[in-house]
Amino acid sequence: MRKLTSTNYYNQLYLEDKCALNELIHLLSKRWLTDVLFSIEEGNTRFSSVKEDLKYISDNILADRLKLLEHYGLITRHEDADSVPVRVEYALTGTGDQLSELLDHLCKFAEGQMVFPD
Amino acid sequence: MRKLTSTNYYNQLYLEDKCALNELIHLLSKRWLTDVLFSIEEGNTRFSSVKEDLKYISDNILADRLKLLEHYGLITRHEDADSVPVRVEYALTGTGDQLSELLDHLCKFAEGQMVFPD
DNA sequence: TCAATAACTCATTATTTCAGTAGTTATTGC
DNA sequence: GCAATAACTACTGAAATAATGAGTTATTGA
Repeated sequence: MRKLTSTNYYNQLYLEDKCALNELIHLLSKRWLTDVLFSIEEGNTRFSSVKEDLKYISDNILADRLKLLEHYGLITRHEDADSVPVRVEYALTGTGDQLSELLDHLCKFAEGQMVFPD
Repeated sequence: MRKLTSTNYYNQLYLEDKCALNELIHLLSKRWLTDVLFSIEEGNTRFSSVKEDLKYISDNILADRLKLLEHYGLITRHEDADSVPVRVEYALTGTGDQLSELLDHLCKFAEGQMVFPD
C-alpha cells in the first residue's frame, strides 16, 4: 500500500501532472513489464508461455504485470469459456501495439546511440 | 551501494543483457531525470536555473541526475574558468538531443493514446 | 566580518518495489 | 484417490530509491 502523505508521493503526483510522459515511464519502469508486452506480441498468449519465455520471472510478478498491462489498456484478457479447464489468452490492443512500435524505436536508439559505461 | 549477490540484481542484469531498452528505461525511470534533460534543453543551463525550474527537486537529487546524464553522454558539463566564481554550464549532446526527440514522441503518445485510470 | 549564493557531498531515515514461499480452485491423467 | 498443471492471490522480508538535513569551498556584496 502506498503512503499518500509523503513528499515522495507528492513529487510523483507533481511530475505526473506536469507531463504524462512521467506517468508512462513510471509504468514502463516496472521490472519485466515491457518484456511481458513484447513476449505477448511475439505470440506467447498464455500465462504459462510468457512464464516460460521469461524464465526468471516469478508468478506473482507476472500476474501483477499482466494486470497492470490490462488495467492500462495495453493488452486484453480473454477467458475461453468453452474450453475446460478455462484457458486464458492475452493479446495486445491497438494502443499496446503502438506502444510496442515506439519502444522498438527506443530500443534501436539504445542499441545504436547510447553508451552504457561499466 | 548495490548488493551484487541477490536475485534482484541477477534479474536486473539478465534483463539489461537481454535488451538495451531495459537499461535505458532503468535510467529514464529515475525520478526527475527526464525533467532535468528537458529543462536543460529548454535553456536552463545552470544548476540553479534547473533547480528553480523544477521547484520541488532537492539539491542532492539534482546533482545526482546531472552526474548520471553526463555519465551516459547525454549532457556535457562545462566550467567557465574565466568567470569568478566558477560558473558551470550544462548542454545537451547530440545523443541527448536525439533522446529528447524520441521522448517527445513518447510523450505525445502518452497524452494522446494512453488512458491513465484513477 | 557576516550573511548570502553556487554547486555541490555525505549520512541517515523513509518509502517503494521486488522476491520467496505458501496456498487456492478446478481439472486432467494415471 | 493422488500427483500434476494453469492461473492465479496473500503475506513477509529484502533490496533499491528517494527525501531530509547538515556540511563544504570559494566568493561577493553590505
